[in-house]
Amino acid sequence: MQDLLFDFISKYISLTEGEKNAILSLDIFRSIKKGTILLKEGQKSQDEYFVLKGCIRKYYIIDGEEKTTAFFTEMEGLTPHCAINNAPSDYYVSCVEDCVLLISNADMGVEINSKFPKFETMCRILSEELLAKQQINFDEFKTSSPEQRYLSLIQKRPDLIQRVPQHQLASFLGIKPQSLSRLRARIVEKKS
Amino acid sequence: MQDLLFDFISKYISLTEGEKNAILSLDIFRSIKKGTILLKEGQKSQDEYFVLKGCIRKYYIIDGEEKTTAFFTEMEGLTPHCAINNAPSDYYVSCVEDCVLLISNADMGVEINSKFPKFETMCRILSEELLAKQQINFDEFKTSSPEQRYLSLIQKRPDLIQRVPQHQLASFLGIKPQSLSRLRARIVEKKS
DNA sequence: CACATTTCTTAACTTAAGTGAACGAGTTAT
DNA sequence: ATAACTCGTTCACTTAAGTTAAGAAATGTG
Repeated sequence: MQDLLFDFISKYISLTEGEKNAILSLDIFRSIKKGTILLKEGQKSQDEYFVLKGCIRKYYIIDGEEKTTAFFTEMEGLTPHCAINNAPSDYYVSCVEDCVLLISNADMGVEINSKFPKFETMCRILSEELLAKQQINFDEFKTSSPEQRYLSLIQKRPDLIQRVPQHQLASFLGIKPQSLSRLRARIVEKKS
Repeated sequence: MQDLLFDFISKYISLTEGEKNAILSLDIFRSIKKGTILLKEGQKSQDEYFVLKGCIRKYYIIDGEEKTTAFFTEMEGLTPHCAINNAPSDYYVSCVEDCVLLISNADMGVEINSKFPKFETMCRILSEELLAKQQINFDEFKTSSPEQRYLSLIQKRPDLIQRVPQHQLASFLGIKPQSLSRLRARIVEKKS
C-alpha cells in the first residue's frame, strides 16, 4: 500500500530512502469502513484526505436533501475548504466504500514542507494540475446538457457508475434521481 | 499600477526592495486594448495572465457558438491549461475591456521560484486557495438552478452584470441568452 | 450621417427537467 | 419472519429551458 503512494510521488519528484522513512514515520495511513463520515457540516477540521484505495464523496445537505458534488477515488486528494480557512465546514465527507486513506493535517504539511523543499514543489504542481483539471471539468459541465454529461461520465469514469448509487450520481450530474432514471431510459430507447 | 501588485503580494509574503526590483526587471506589465485575443484555440502558449485592471474572458467555440465559461477581473489570474501541459489550447482568451495585465511564462516562473523560495510558497498557497474557491463555485453551480445562479451572481459579482454583455453572461450561467432574458423578466415579474 | 452589425428582448412551440406519488426489489433491523 | 427503510424506476403533471424566428435598440463603421 505504501508502494502505491511512492509510485505516485515518483511521478513528480524523486525521494531518498531517508525521505520515504520520514513520510512513513508520520504514520498517516488509515483503513476506514464504508459509510464512515470523515467530516460533518459545521465541524472545524485540519484534516486532508488522499485516497489510496476506495472512494470518498463530498456532499451537502440542502433543505434536508443530500447533494453529492464530488467523488474522490484512487490517487485523488481532497483538501476541505475548512482546513484552509479554519472555518466550519459547509459539507460532509464520507466513505462510499471501505477505504485506505492518507489523513494528514496542515501542521504536518508545514513540517514536511520546511524539511523537504521539493515536497512543496510537488504540492504546488499538484494543486496547479488539479486546478486546471477542475476548470476543464467545470467548463464541460457548463457547456453541456445533463444527457451529455452522463454520456461523458460513462466514457471518462465508467467505474463511478458501477461503484456509486444512482441517486448520488444524479446530484453529481446536477439533476434529480428521477431525471437520471428517465434520461437512462431515453438513451436505451435511442440506441434501439 | 505596480503598487496594486505589491499590495496584493503583501497579503501572502513580504518582499524586500531587492525582490521587488527583481520582479519589476522581468518587465511583464502590459496594457491591452478591449477585444484583443490573447490566446486562440489550437495555439500553444506558455503565457499566464494576471489581471491588474480590466476583465478577460475565457471561451470555447462549440458548433460555431461562443461559450463563455469564466471571467477574470482585478487581482485574478488565469493559467491556461496549455501552459501547463504544453498541448494546443481548447479555448480562447480575450479582453472584455481595456486591460493592464501581467503576462508571465513558465520559464520566468521557474527562475523566480528558484531565486526566491518564498515566491513558490505564495504560488502554492494561491493555487490551493483558488482550487478551494473553484470547488465551492462548482458545488454551488451543481446544486442550484439557473435562476438561483443568476440571483447569486447579482450578490457576489454585481460588477460583472454591468461590465459584461448578457449573451456572455448567459453561457457563464450555463444557459442560452434567450433564457437569461426570460429569467430576468420572470424575476422582475415576481418582485411586483 | 446612414448603413451594417451586434446585442437584447419577445413570442410560439418543443423538449426535458422538477415534482409528487406509487410500486417492487433489496437491505437492515427488530 | 416480519416490519421498516432505502433505492431505483415509472407515471402524470407542472415548470422552465432549448429552438426558431422576428423585431427593436445599441453599437460600430465607412
